[in-house]
Amino acid sequence: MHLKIDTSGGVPIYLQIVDQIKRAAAAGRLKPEDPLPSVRQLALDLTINPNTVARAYLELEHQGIIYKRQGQGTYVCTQAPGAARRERHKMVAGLLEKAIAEAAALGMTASEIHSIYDQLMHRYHLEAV
Amino acid sequence: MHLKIDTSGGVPIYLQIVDQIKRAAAAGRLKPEDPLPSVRQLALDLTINPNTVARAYLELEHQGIIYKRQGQGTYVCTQAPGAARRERHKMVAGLLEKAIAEAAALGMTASEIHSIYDQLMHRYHLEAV
Amino acid sequence: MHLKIDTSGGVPIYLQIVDQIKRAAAAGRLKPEDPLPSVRQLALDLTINPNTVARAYLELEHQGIIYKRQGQGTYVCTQAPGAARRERHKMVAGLLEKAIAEAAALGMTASEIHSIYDQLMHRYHLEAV
Amino acid sequence: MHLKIDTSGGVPIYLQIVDQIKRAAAAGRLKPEDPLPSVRQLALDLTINPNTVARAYLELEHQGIIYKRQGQGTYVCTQAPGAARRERHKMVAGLLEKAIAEAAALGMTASEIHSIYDQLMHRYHLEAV
DNA sequence: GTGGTCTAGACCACT
DNA sequence: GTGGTCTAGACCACT
Repeated sequence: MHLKIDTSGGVPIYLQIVDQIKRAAAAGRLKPEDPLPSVRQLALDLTINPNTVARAYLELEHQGIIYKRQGQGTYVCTQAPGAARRERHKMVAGLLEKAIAEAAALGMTASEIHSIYDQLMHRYHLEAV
Repeated sequence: MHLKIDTSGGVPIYLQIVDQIKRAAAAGRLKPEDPLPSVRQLALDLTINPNTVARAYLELEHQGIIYKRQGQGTYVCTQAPGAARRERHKMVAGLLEKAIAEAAALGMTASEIHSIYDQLMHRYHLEAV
Repeated sequence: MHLKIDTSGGVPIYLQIVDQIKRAAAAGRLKPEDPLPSVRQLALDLTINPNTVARAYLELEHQGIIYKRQGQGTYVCTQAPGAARRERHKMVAGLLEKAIAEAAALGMTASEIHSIYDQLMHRYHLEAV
Repeated sequence: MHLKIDTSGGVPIYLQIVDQIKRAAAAGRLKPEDPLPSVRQLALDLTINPNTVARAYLELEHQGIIYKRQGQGTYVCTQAPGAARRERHKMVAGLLEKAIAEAAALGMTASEIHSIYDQLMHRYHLEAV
């Protein structure tokens, strides 16, 4: 579990934590029942206030990603098998739709979009085999 | 010029105005030297606070999209030929990159991404000819 | 809107606020689109910290009871007609079930329970007509 | 003596133990001078921390339900005849009052409450003869 | 050790 | 004016 906080971008710290932990769960780097660092420990690691970590954990609990065992610690929720995969799909589909809807609204042609898409896939080493 | 404001989604109203006017300019629906509605008029139309419209116009001015003529009104900036097109490209490329970077970070394969992409292109009637 | 906070009972202040506002909505004393007092104002009224009020409002927002309009204030959510009534039913049924399940577990007879029930209904002026 | 611990509901483990032992005494499943399992044994059975069992026993001692004999073990207190019955009555009356007070505060009518009550009595097989 | 609640007070974003 | 975020630090409950 390695989190990166960027205080310059205006994105709330607690949301950065939420996003990165959700992503780790979706990517499978965090598995069901894995323990998370304690509120205090993560606060020390990131040199932020424990309240801010607690806020992030509270949000993740509301979203059903993690749960707390009294006096013991915080753990990743057990999820139905395939949940991480579906979550991953949903995240990416949501972002892709934003991009394509925007392109459509701006009147771009399919081939213009394709060319941007191919370039980016190449840059991220995602060429088809 | 028809703007839609959604107060439910948590996106600042002034940003919704900024985005939609930028998009209109990038799409060519707003051309150089076209007049924009007055701050008061747009505030009345959208039933929002004039301060909010003023803030959006200020932001658009900072971004070089519009300019004010003393005592006359607000107009779309003259842009180098092709500027709208480049702007359009930049917007879509930015969004697409977000989606693809996320997919890469989540360890998705090229073919998984392709399948989502194709589905969405189809839904937005952007099939290749 | 008149809230009573009891700091002696060990019940978190923010939860007391949550409960009382939920109850007011279920009882119909708070109707859809009614404005709530501002975070600062309620904090002053109850002489508690604004953060504590904010915490209560956040929880109510998570539960879909209230929503915020940016820069304007906090309002009661529009609910399907009859929602308040159903909510009321659910609250009371939940509490009654706890009582009756406990009585059953303790091996009490129906007539013992009836006698307690009748006495209490009488005390709360809820006699049948 | 068979105790069930639910770590998911947020109810402190030590309170679950206290409640279940009080209930067993009120129901007559635990009689005066019956021995309780040792702290260590119960902790092993429930796979919880011995401190937690100790805390529950301490609480039960404070409430006059159990007592310790030096070096021998823990036992259920001798109670005045009828004490279990009165305790049972008090528990159920307390819970029923919560439910009925809430219903009254929410403006429910006697017949609404009756209908919920009858349904629940039926579900717990407590119909009048 | 773990997390939860609360205060005091600062600074920011939005309308 | 409105709510949102964050720090610093205290005290509490649970295991």
